[in-house]
Amino acid sequence: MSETLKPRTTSFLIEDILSITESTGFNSKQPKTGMCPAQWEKSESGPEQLGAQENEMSFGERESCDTSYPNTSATGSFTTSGKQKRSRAAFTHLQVLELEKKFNHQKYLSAPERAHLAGTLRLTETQVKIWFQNRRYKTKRKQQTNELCKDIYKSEGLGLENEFVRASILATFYKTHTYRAPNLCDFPRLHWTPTLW
DNA sequence: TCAGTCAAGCTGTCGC
DNA sequence: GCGACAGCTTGACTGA
Repeated sequence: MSETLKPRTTSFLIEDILSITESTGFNSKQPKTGMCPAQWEKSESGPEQLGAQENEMSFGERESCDTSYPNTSATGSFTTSGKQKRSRAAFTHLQVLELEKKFNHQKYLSAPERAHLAGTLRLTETQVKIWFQNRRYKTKRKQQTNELCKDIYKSEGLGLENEFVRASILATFYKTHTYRAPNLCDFPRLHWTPTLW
């Protein structure tokens, strides 16, 4: 694919780092799904030491403590209607960290690279592919949110605070985020009242 | 209980 | 036709 993402600004890089810490749970108090307590304890010392820790922890050790390592199979239980329940694999912190590292380095993977990464992380190639797809979409959505919110700031700066301008920007925003509005907390000056929505 | 997160599902498009 | 992609959407899961 020839698509290139927009140049990354400093703030965007910082945001990326923040989002990495968010998604990997390093800034949170609780271990996220898929990470066993032993792994969480080991990772608490920080992301920079995680690589070494991963090496220290054998796969056997990991598998024995990590109940979702990884929960790759689509075999789930059945609902009362006889329909198979969709299962959602929860990747481990280490898996996510490695995926994030790779993603920060390159947004697209070739087939051999994907296969290698999948093998390393004990995921299927499809899982790696889907993870990268979702990650790109997430990045793009975040970028769109930032740009639209900047537009609102700009309109305020130019004294264009009339309701019509705000409404049209928000209408665009609403169109691109019909079902959810991520990262709005990044813009505390905006009043996301129900009327705006 | 409810809102947020995220892996996976679905659909349409594109290049080969 | 096939595989990979974008752009959503769904549904399982979680924390507040």
